[in-house]
Amino acid sequence: MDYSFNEIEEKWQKFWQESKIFSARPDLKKKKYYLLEMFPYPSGKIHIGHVRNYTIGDAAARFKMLDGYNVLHPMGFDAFGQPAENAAIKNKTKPDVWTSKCIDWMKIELKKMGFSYDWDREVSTCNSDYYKWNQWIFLRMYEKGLVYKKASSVNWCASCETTLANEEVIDGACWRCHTNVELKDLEQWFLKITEYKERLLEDLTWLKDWPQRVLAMQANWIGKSEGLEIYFRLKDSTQPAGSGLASDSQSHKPAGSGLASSGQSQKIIPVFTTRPDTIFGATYIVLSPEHPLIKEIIKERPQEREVLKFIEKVSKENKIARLKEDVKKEGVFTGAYAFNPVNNEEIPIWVAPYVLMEYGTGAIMAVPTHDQRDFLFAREHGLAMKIVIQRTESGEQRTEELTSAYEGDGIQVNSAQFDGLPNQEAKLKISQWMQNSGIGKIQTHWRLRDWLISRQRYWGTPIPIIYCEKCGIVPVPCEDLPVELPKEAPFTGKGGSPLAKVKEFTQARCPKCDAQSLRETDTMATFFDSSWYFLRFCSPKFEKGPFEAEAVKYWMPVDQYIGGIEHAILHLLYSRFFTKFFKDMGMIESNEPFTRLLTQGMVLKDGEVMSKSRGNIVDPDSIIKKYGADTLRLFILFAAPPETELEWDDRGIEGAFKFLNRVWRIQDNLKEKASPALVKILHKTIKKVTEDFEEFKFNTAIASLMELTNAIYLFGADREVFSKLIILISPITPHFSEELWQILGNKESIVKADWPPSDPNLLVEENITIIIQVNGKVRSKIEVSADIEEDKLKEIALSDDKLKPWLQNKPVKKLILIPKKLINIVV
RNA sequence: GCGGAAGUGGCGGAAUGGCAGACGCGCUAGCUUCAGGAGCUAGUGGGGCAACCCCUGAGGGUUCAACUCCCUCCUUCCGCACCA
Repeated sequence: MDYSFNEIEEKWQKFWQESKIFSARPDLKKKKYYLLEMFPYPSGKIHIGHVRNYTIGDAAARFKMLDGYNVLHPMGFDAFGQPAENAAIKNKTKPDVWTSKCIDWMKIELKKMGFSYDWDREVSTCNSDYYKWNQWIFLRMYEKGLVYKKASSVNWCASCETTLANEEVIDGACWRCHTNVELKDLEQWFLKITEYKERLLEDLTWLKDWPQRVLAMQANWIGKSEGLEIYFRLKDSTQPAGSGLASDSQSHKPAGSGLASSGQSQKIIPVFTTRPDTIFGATYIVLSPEHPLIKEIIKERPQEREVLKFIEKVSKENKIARLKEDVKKEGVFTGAYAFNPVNNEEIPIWVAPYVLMEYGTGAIMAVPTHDQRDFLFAREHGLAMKIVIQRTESGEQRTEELTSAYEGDGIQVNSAQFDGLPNQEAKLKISQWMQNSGIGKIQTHWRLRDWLISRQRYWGTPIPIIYCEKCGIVPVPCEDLPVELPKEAPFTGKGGSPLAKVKEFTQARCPKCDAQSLRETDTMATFFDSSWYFLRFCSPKFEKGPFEAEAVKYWMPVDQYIGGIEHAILHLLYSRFFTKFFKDMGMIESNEPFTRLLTQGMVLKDGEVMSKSRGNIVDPDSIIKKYGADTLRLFILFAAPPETELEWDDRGIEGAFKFLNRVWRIQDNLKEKASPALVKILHKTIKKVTEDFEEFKFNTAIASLMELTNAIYLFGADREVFSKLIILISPITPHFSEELWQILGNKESIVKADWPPSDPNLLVEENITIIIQVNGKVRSKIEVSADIEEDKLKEIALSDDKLKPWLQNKPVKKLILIPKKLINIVV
């Protein structure tokens, strides 16, 4: 008979809920442990990915509880967002009704898994007692100058009819619907995340317990590159230089350059480089086709028409086409020349799409000998090359012999007074020298852009701003919060600001002058909501602010955060930004929100990601029905380590179920007293399982629990041994363990049990097996007492009969003895 | 191209310098059962009758000893990307 998981699971779920056993309270006498799993979007059904994420978290949380920690393990719902609007239209209901229904279903499913959440702390971001604080935070940021509105070219998804943050554009397409993103000029709200770029980058080194790849992805995204902006003077064109520096665009004006007053040709082309050490090898300049100076420098030149045609052609190509290999070498000569500021050589100016307007200054100095892209371009168009860095290991090279650019380190040559210096040193010296001479400026470029947060959607937090004809942009005073989202709006699933069509919403009085005014009708990106929910969990019902200082002081930072790798950039970067902002406001002490991060791997079926279109979805609910939640939990933790991908296997589930039944049946055959051999195995298992749990190695912890079970079948367990096994497995299979715990006569929940310590005396072996190798190959094993003397052991080993064929007539050259492990005889 | 992770039986995986393949799935045999897609026990990397030999993506190195450390290369997955 299989154990009756249905009955048992329901019984204990009810008990946990009614006893509020997982309610967390600050307690200064205990060590706190804040364990958090990324909260879900309430789609209505939990999928296998949720199950894996939350099972890993739950096993860890329950282990920490037993191990004596005061554990905070909350759950909530990231409830705003576009799918609710689409679903509401499809099902002819309202987003709030649909969302709360989904939350209800989802909670039922989460409870069926037996997760140890403190449900009293549940938050949903779509409730006004939550999003009120979104608005409050927005206003605080506004006061600090971290929120601004700007007309700019923004990413626009025509299908969703809304704007997107840079982080939401994946391969030039909308992250949600994969429609190609277009650029649109709009007035939008931005958060100045760039204000924090240095700290967001530097503090990554502080996050020692984050996966390397997440740190790398964040660093990559912030994209710091240090270098030099160099000013190239344009050679006088045939026409009189009518336009001076004043006509140049603001951003390209060389700040502090003494050249502006020199009276000759004033036109300056700034370029950005990370390799100032190669400046003497710059043999041409390339402008991006979008560069604003092009039209001026080609005016009335023979090349004018050709260049314009080229630009026209390039502008029609999309970004992806521009990256194609054969397009890479395309380019056209402008007819104009500039002077290399370090040696006054005349170098030609080209236009090519391999230079991007978005990065640096939109112009580069090309050094074909030391940059592979420049090399390919120069070879294609027959442009000059000049070696300025000599490889140290090989002799002198000639430019004609080059088959590729040399991008490594070496010694400066053809570089005037810098000849003979190692290039890394020259890099610094040249930068300094050029900066002092006013022909360069040491600069740092960043990839990170400010965060666009306006969305033209209904189901989100209204941005708390009022537009008054007289006073302009006026923030809503805090006492007027929340700006409630109206219950109804004519949303279509498309954008076009549904709120703009709700008169009762748009009409407002100016807080300053009381004049009839209009409300902002954009809502906030939902990533705003999830950037601080971990703080709200510390005091979810606090009414005087987004969170209570004392509660946050006790619980923060999150000791262990668990979630999917897909949030490696967006959510984690934004949360780090918010945390730093709150710290600067003096509201919290932590500088970083998440001390440890675990990114769990995906669940695959037949080697592929589960998806509706592939039709390979495993529905957690049907597994629970067939085997129970404990079996599902056990399988998911056993099948693979948490960080790696997990291959779903129906037979594996069966195996997990079989194991639980095997443990269940132990109760029928308990002995009066277990053998010392079994007790020893138990204590070894305790040690191993404890260590494994601490490192989230659940798969090997389970393996050693299976070994213990196998040993029990061999030797027969007593109540003591069986009880300990039940506690050890309880973080993984909580219902099952509660039931057996009760059957064993315990009155209190197993949640309140103590994690068993392993007795060091029982871990000591009296007899140990020593491996004997000859020339590194295992030839024999001997069993000896653990405290045997080394000489005696050597003697026994050398006289071992099994070794005779290997030792015959050969002198022993060397003998390696590793205490308690092995002997290696070298002959 | 840059950055990150990985490559071990038929499969999921274990071992972080010291017995390669723990544990499980699958498979094989036996026992048990009226019967079983249940349970129990044993076996199960490859070659060889055997003694033995071979085996952790490939090749080299360090070491008494290498899945593990170092070098070169290959492959796969993920992120970024003509980022100057």
